Amino acid sequence: MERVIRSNNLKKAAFLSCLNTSTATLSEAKQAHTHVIKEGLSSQTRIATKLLSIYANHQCFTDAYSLLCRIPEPDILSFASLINACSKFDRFSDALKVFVRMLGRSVFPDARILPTAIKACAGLSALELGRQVHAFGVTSGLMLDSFVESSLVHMYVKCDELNYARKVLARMSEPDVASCSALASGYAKKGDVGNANVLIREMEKQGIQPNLISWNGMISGFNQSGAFSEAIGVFKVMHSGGFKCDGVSLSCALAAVGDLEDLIVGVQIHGCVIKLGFRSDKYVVSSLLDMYGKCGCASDIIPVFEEIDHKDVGACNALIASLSRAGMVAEAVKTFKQCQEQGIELDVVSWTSLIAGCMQNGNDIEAVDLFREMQVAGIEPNYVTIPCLLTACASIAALAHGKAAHCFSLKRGFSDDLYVCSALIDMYANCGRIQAARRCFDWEPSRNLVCWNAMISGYAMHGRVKEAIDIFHLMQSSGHKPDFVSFTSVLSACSQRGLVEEGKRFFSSMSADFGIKPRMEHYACMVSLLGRTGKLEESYSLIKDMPFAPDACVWGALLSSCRVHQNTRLGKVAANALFELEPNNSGNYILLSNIYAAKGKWNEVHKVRDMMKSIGIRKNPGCSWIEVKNKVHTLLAGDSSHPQMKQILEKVNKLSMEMKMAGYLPDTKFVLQDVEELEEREHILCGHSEKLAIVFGILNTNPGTSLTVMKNLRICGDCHTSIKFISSFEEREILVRDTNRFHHFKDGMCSCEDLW
DNA sequence: ATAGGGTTAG
Repeated sequence: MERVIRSNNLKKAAFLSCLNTSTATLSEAKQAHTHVIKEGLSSQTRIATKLLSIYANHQCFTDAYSLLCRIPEPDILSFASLINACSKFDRFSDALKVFVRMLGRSVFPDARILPTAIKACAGLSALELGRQVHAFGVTSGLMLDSFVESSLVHMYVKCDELNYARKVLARMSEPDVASCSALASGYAKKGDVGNANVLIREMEKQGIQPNLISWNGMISGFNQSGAFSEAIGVFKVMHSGGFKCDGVSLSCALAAVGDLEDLIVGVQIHGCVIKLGFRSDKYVVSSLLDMYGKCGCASDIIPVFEEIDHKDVGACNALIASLSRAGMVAEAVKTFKQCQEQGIELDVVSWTSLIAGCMQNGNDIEAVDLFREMQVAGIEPNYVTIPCLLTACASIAALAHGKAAHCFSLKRGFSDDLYVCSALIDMYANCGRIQAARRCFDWEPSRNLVCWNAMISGYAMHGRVKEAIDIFHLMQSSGHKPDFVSFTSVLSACSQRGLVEEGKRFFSSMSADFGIKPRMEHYACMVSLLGRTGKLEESYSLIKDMPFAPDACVWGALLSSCRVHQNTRLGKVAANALFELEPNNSGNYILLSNIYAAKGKWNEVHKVRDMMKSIGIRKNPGCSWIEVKNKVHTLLAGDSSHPQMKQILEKVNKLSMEMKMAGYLPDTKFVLQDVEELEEREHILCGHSEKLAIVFGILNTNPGTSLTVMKNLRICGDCHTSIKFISSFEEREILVRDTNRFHHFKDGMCSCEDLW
């Protein structure tokens, strides 16, 4: 019997000495494991603990956990090995599960395991659990350990309970650097400059020298609260105090400089990077590229990028984002492809940057295509990708893609994210689905101002002024102060419906009650509101009284109203101002010539057209889109290359015959070409792109399906009349979004009540 | 077996 025990002890010793926890590979561990079972040593606490910790360090948590459960008498080290490994790989809830199991097995925690348990609470932002562990620390006397104390300070900071963190710090007999700097960086993260500085001074008074972690924590904390100049300030103090910074300090400082667009300081920090030898630190490299990009040197950084030896994804991403931001989408796409070819594994950030770049530069279709490619490439979109895609869907009214993105975010559990939510509201509103937008709005548990504004502007776009104003008031009673965007939306709603008195009241209340100075867009809304209701003189005097020079939107609003009310005198004034501001915008010339044409002043029409010719500008081609069977189809006026064009035109002609028989007369004053022949003019009317898109929709969808069409210009009066007819003749609900608003055609009527 | 700092996308 004694011999058996002795030989077992020998085997045990042999095992313990030959397996090194930190260097053992997974296959070595598995081999050893089988051996241990064969030798009947698996119930030995030390051996099993060693094995489980190797498993855990290879992230084989289930194997490790089942090993732990099979140890008859696990000690604190058995639990600690697994808890620490879980926490190392951010598996905080697993770490806590093991911790709770440990307590259940009546193994008493010590001061070495408590910080990890507290860290897990912090990682999960589990304040209640953290408090319980804190209470345990107090009753057990383990609170006297400085590691336990500083991890508690950190936990409270992470859970946004700075007052608790402060209390813990105040009760410490000997506050240390770690605890002080954790709280200081907590204040920095809140943008609380005052308290952060007070704490630093306190530290100095008590003779506690800040270390590298303290400095870096402050810089990164200020970055997180958007206090970039404070961050740079800390960096400068650190630097001038002779404190040697590292890659962390440099990458944080560069990020701050990028957001401040301070090229001079950026170049200085670049100098530090070279001098201190951090040129190959991947974090430093990407924030360096990002900094130059944000400081307006996007094109200069391509050669810099090419010289980098080890191109990391982060560096690629910074370059792609910088190029996109600078409007160089083609270059961004090129860089993206080159990185792919070089075998760099591009990630969500890379794809999202490119999608965002396309979306921000008007390449919305490309953005939607990229989103699909991304999924084919096996990259999961996240809570940043989705709002980018949704914004692209909104501008091209790609409802099917937008809905798919909505489903995706529901499945992934980030449909409540505020960016996602406001983008959803915007997408549905822009795709003509105002009720769906409202549902997303109602579902959001913690709406922010952006959500409220998206909802108001959605209603405004649909001409639903009552709802827009209701939401505007509801927003205030829910404790949100309207900002300039809210006022733009509510004023534009008033303008859609011609509510002069309400509009005027909002306009004056904006500065009087909310201290918001009217901006250009507010004036544009007022000019359009007054103009639309025929108060052209009042509209013009508002422009003359503006405290700053009116832009093209303001003059454009006046010019449009002059067309509606056929005022040649003011129309000329507005047009002349516009010719100065944007000489190449064909729309302005066309509006003016329309005003003349409507009054039969053909001489003047010719003059305007000659002017266009002499400057060499052409009419901006009308273009409409419609989504049919998950695909966005574009239709151009007079585009003979479209495969279904013959069929479409036949149907258009058939419809106009029906229309004539029903007693509708084509409104030829909307024809832009100065064709004298009436029949010819009618023929041109047939070709307006919105009509083509609607007929395309009728031909390619089942009877009764509602159609949603988008147009890049304002809808013309003749199309408006025709579409009203088509909606009743074909028994279809038709939604048309032009540059101004939505028109909802149903049973021969339009939601704008012919006021637009 | 212990706590504390980093870049790039909306």
